[in-house]
Amino acid sequence: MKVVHSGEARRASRTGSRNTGIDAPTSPDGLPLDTILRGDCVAQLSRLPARSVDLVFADPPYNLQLQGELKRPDDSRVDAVDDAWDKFESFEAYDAFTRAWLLAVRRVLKPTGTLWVIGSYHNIFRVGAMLQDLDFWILNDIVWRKTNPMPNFRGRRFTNAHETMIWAAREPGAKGYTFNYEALKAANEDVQMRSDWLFPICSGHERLKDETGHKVHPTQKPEALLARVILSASKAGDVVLDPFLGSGTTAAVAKRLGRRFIGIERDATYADAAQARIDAVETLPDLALATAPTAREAPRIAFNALIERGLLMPGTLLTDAKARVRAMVRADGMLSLETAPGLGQIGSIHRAGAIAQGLDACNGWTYWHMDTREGLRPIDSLRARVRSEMAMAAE
Amino acid sequence: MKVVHSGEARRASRTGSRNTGIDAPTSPDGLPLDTILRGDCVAQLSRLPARSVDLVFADPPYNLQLQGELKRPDDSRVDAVDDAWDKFESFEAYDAFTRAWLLAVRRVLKPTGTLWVIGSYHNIFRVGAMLQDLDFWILNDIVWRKTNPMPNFRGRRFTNAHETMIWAAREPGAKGYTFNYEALKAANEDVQMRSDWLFPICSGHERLKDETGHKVHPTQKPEALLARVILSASKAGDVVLDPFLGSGTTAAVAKRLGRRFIGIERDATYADAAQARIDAVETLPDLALATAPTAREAPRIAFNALIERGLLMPGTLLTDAKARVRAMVRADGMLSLETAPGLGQIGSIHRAGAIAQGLDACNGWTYWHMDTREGLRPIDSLRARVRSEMAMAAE
DNA sequence: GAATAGACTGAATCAGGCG
DNA sequence: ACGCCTGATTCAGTCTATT
Repeated sequence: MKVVHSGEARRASRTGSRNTGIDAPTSPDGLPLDTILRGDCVAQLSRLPARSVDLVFADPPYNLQLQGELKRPDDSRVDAVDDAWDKFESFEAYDAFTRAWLLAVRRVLKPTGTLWVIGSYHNIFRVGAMLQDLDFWILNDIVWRKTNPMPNFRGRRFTNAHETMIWAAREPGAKGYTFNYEALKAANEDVQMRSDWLFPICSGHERLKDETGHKVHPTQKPEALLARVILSASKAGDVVLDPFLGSGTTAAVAKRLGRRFIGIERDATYADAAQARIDAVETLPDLALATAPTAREAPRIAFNALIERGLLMPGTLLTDAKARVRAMVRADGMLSLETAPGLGQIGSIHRAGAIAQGLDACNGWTYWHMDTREGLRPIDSLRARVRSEMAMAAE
Repeated sequence: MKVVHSGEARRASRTGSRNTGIDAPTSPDGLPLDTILRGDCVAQLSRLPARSVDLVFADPPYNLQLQGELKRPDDSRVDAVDDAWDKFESFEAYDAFTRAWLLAVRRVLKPTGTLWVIGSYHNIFRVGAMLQDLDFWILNDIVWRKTNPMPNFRGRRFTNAHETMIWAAREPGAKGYTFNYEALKAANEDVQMRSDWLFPICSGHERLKDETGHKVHPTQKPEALLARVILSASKAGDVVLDPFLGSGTTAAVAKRLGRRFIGIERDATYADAAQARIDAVETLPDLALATAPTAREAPRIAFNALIERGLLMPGTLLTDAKARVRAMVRADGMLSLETAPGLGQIGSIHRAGAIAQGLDACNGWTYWHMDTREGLRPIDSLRARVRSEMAMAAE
């Protein structure tokens, strides 16, 4: 297992050598793709080119404050998170840490990139407030509901059965971030994906164990959780970065889903385990990864194109679905309303539809219909024909 | 309808007169019990005796800061929360407001008292961080999952389907707070009550309307939510205070459940409506007070769950029962048709099944089959497996 | 009166390309 | 940067009007 140290990683990238056993060419802007960078995440992030990463997933230390050992009712000790990396002197220290890595992440994010952070009530409120203070723009908070959480042993609180993720854009007003709405909806019984997700915790075969059978990492996240995050907010080929890679779940899932990854981890044991894990992952075939051409991304067709291609003749009468409103197709691609309200007014299919309904806006492609042998059909069916003809021609 | 103004309330309490139609004696320490105090909550809280309240439920302004108008796909306007009381100049102003009311609440809380605050991602992170800064001690964060949230109309985010509550003790190491563990567990099919709760939003008869049929308050909370809070963290006869009473849900439920209430509200319209509502509430007989609402849900399984749980691998070929039609499972949970009609088209299991058959609709669960050692089996059998696993997890 | 269709509603930080 | 135009987008439920 070859693991690249930070300085070496940069050199290796520049020369285009293989870092992880798969082909890992350096991107034009010098990103060390498909690599684990070892060291402090702020230091490593500051060496990466600015505006180069599409998606960041961060699972920072939780700042847990257990007041001593936690015991089960049978007096056995719970193997809680008490590692040194999870200790902070104070909230101030934790905030300073959070501020530093968030700023470093903001620098490497593309303007269209987004950030996910996962946490529990111990730290997520501080992270969320800092995100807002630093002018990130929260898009959603997502609740990971655990099917099998650890019970509350003392019976003094509710079973802590969830963790919270914050999904944020780089800044207010950020446009063009990736959100695969249609795919998520199609995969969810054709209703919108909600902000509450249900997954089991990571256990069984998926949970990394060392030679002695102990878990390698105390907070290994389930791959299913990362898969939904990555499929939601990135495209195949995008660069996914995890500044607290830990056991490598983000990188392993990113690789499997055909994304490029950059992981940062300062603990050698974790980095070694993550590298071995990533090396064993195979990327799914392209066909299984292809993104559906969404309606939003489909090529734009001008109404004019229907006329130019002879699918619609000037002078044709269009109507609404109930054939109450009428409008005539003009040679210049505008419609002329022939019924009130708006009688005699001229506008695009969208404007004319809006005027006819007394609305501010209207999708003329679905509003206007034409008479065919099979009855009234929306002109959108003609647009679909043009689109498929164009696709054929492009082959 | 008699409504007591702040000064009058104090006098009335001292003389033991009735304020709300039920017997409202002044407590030995001079608390104006079962009363709505009108005015700013910080000012009103500062007049109450210290260390006198058992439970505080607070629904502060969320600081939504909406950007513009939002319309539904049918072009109707969403009646958003744009009230003046929800507007703050900046995060700093919101933090100062939060700090002031939290400190005022801390003073009136008994050492054994606890505080609940509800919010959304717009404000809850700031509230949570401030709670920690002020040395409250977070016991749980609770997620209210809405059965019927407003959808995301633009398809640019996940449906915002939950709100978050923080449950906190007065200070670290606080002992003796009320948590009715056994009652909650008994009411929850004998499993511990979890941190994710499922309730519908407040609508129908429960939603207060004015004479013109408009909602009295834009953010009225459901009584079921408050009932679980109050039953969880207070005993009969305890004093429950709400510094942002609004439409009075906290007080109405507290009265029904045999608790004493103090509400603070600065808007006269809200206070009037709350008073009338509270007056109409009858306290339940003692015997009925022991029961809590139960939570049981029939799990709805998305096709995605099969992939996420590793029961179905991306790239797998599915067929119809006669193995004539073929489709490939994609990583994002959609199917890609590999046979005509619809060759190359992509959709959910239901859409793809419909396209393949030339129908408007199709139940993909029973239409699509997978090859197993026992021959073709409908994917519905996998769904059954996920359901039973989830049922096991819930036991 | 019963059944059905259609209107209405809910704490929402809800677009993107081109000129 | 700003403005204009195209054109994509909703779930669970209650209430009202109509058949």
